[in-house]
Amino acid sequence: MNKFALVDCNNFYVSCERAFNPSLNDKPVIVLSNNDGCAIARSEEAKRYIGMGAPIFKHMDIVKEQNIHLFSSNYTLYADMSHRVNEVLSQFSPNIEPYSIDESFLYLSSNRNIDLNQYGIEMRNKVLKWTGIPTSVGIGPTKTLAKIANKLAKKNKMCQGVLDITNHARMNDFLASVEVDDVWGVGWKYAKLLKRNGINTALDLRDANESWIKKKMTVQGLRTVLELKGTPCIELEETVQDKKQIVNSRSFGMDIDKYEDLSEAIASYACRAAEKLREQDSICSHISVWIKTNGFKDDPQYSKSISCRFPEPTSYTPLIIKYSLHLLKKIYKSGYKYKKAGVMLMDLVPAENTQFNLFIKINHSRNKKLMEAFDKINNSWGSQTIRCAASGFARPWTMKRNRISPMYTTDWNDIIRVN
DNA sequence: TCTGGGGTCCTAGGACCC
DNA sequence: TCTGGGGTCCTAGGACCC
Repeated sequence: MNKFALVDCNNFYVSCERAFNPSLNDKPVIVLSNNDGCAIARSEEAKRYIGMGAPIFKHMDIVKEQNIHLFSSNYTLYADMSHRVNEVLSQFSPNIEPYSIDESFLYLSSNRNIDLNQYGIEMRNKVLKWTGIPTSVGIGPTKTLAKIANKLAKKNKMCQGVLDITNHARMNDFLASVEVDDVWGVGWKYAKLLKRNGINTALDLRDANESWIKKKMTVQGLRTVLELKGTPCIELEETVQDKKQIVNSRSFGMDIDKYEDLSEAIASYACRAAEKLREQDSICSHISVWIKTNGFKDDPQYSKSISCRFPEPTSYTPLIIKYSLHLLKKIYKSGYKYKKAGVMLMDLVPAENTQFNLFIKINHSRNKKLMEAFDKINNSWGSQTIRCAASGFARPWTMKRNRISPMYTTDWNDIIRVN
């Protein structure tokens, strides 16, 4: 019998802030998206006041009234804490798949004759003790069922944050208590379709007609149904796959209309995307650039994207910047207030597969050495220690992060002092 | 003043080939 | 110029995830 565990960190970003600032315990806390825009993580105390994804500026009166503590997102801290949680979890199973920054799947071998509920509680306690992060653990015969078990474990205070539903006598009751929208793989569009056809719960979906599901929801929907029945269709992915595309995009901290500002932003996004490309030892042959105005405003709207191929696959930052600015020039129109822009690198292949173009004279070994030096400096001295002049100096357009917490675990200057 | 960012997979349809 | 079957490749768009 297969057994999967899904370990999910509770209100992860808020828990990271609390781990280093215990005075936030039992208080309402919210972590905001980039640009301090939306609420993307909420403590239990804050959930009743502010919805998920709510734009915070619309709710500042409640924030003040309830004394809600707000934080800008501090991804440096959260990514580091995520690694620590996974390090502890990997002591409990060699087969682990970090699924997102706050969730991991574990494969639990079936022949071990142990009480998995108890095992889950040990897991949870150790992660809490060693990292300060509270988690919930769901266990089931497939990933989809482990997800459901996790949801139920969170909801039900009786089970101490851990629930194993494998071969459970109450399986049907459990599935009937989960809305079909809450099933992993069912988004709001499919949920609407399913409900129109009388499929309201996870139990209804499990027992739905398979060929109808396949017709309406493609093979992915069918996989979900089979997983609900206990047949694993979605494997554990233990090795990190190379990305097939790399995106870097941001909203600006302010509206910008000047081409110069826009080109600084595009150049710095292109620069960062190229760094990510080299981190996985890939090169790309296709690039796309887009810009858009603020759709929430009544101002005249403009949004455009454009792409092109490189003469030969590359990961050379100056070239990628050059092409991104060339594309920007083609789609930029003056007279608009731009709010967001992005760069995407596509058609990624491993760098060793390079097919150089016979007719282009480029000093590849020189470029490679330059990029290696560039990355090495930024890796050892901090990102952006050296950067391309095209990405600007004053950079008035960078995102707002007015409520950022210290980099407690990754910066010597921010390390906690014990008196 | 203020509304996130970064990904994946699948299918349909068009262009092109023989 | 049109007829038909069978196939591949590419792109756009829609769905999903966190």
